[in-house]
Amino acid sequence: MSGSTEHGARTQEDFLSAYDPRAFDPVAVTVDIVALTLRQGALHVLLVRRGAQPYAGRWALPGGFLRPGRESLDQAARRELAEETGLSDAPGIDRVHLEQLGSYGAPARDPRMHVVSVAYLAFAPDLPDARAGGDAAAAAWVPVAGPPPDTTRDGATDAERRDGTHGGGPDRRSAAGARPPVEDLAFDHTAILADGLDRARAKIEYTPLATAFLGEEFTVTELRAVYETVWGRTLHAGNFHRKVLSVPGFVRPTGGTAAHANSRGGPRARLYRPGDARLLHPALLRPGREDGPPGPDAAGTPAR
Amino acid sequence: MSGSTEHGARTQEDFLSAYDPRAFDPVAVTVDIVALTLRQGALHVLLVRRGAQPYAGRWALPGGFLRPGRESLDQAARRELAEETGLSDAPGIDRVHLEQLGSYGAPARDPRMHVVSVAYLAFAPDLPDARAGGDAAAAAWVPVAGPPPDTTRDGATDAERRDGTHGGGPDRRSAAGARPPVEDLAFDHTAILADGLDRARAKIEYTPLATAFLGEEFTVTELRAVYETVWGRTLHAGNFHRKVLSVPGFVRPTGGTAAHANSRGGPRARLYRPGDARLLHPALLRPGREDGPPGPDAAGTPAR
DNA sequence: GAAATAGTGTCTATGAGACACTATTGC
DNA sequence: GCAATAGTGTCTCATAGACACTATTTC
Repeated sequence: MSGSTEHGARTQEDFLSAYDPRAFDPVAVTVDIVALTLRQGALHVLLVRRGAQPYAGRWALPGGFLRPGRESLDQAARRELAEETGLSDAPGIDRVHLEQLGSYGAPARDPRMHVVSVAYLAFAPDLPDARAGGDAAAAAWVPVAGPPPDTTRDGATDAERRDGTHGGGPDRRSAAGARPPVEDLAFDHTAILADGLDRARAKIEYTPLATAFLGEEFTVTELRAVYETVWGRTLHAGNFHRKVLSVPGFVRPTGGTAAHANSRGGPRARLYRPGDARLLHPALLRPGREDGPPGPDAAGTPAR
Repeated sequence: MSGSTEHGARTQEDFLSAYDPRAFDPVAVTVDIVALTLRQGALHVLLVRRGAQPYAGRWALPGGFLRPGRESLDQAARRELAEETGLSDAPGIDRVHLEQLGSYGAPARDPRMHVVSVAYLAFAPDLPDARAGGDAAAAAWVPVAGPPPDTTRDGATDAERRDGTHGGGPDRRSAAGARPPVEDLAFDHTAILADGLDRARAKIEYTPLATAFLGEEFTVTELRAVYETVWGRTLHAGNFHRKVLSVPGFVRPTGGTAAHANSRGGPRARLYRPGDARLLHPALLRPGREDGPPGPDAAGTPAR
């Protein structure tokens, strides 16, 4: 496996003292983060504009090199998320859910050398605007185009414009040009983002992670909005309400009610906090494409 | 895409020619494989006995270093699986399902240096005995202790003994000593194995991957045995049968029937092949721990 | 007061699981 | 023939979804 004797005479200590890590072909490890949040009713991803080569000037997922010997992958991910976006002490940053998404290691995915990237997925509550930090020339929450098919999303374009006028920070000039290129990111980040979105859509089905997009207290209607936005489809309000309350440990009533009712009227909604369940049972099934007749078309249904 | 200047003075080409990958702290990347199969009705994992330091003499998951610049992670995983176990041209090796499991990167998980391991999970049909190759001193399919609780598994011990007498290969001496230490592997491989088992148990719920443990043609009873073994619980034969046939695209009848009936009698079972579905809908739900009363104990139920 | 919403009740279709039963094979 | 199994029918219960309805708030 490495360079050394077989069963040999040498002890592990001897072996280690003679071991030279630089004798092998170099490889680097980075962490990249797909951080998702909800702003103005639209799903946004955190992007940075690269200030350094390669891909200088292009948008990319926030991330950076693992510091070998000094941190674990999880630690690197959390560090990079905070560091490169200036969100270290943003309120709510500690409530961000971070999980590993997968690793990407095609030899030519980075022109510098073989770089293996360990991607992470983050679910964030609505955080402040991002500030560029580290090597980033800019950082911004960028709206993600609506999920696959369905709903003709005029709202997306709208939200994009609003986002452009949002940050007074260094990301102004970057957002001024065209609409943020979520589909033309540096490296293979477009593919990583797509994988992250798939994971997020699946994950809120059977875990309570949708609450990670909300504040500490929320109404069932707000929770429903999370599902509708991430899945890109409207859900039946009444059935959703009953379903959420029937899943043990999903949410826990605070006893209070929202300060104001919906701006268009109606009673004031009750408030809830995340419950202590880690898995939803039964799950909140995503409204599927109708199971068509069990014809031979069953093959082309990988999405659910 | 690559060499456009943007703002910087240097082009991407200039940058790359001056780039020195060895200027940074070294890190290595390995792939490790949790390869599962069914033998004599028990779940087995492929292990190798390390011939080199560190952890020489200890059992470990098969795997090895990524060859930087020369292969992707997936390619490395498939190469190592074949290489280190001498199964390159075993019949059925091409039907092995390989998927990424996750990455492990604690700084001290390898005493040599910081090594990030990308773990893979493999579902294999019953393959021949493994042959040691590469740096491995031995390679063997080793029974995995039964899943968490439930069924007092005397069968496991039994299967272990049989496994010891099985291979005429170089793994003889290794299996001779004590029972294979699936719970005391090198590095953090015990934890990786546990994660792999969890993933496998979950994955056969909503994908047809249970068929990857079987031959090209199989009976519903054989398929049920896969589920019973991986989940460690018995399933109702009649309901399972109807369920499997009712899920579109799960299995496809060949028209034939098994050559012989069960050794204890009964009609000869019909034969099936894997269908073309990639996801089972509806899923085969794992018989859960009964949802207890929705008390505060809902927290301690991460297993489902 | 009009309109929209929060939350609940009810009905139906579907699937999971328990149980029962027939037909077929090995011994 | 006996025993065990493959496969099917039937019943019950839980859940998803459609629809209806009341109460509450904004404008």
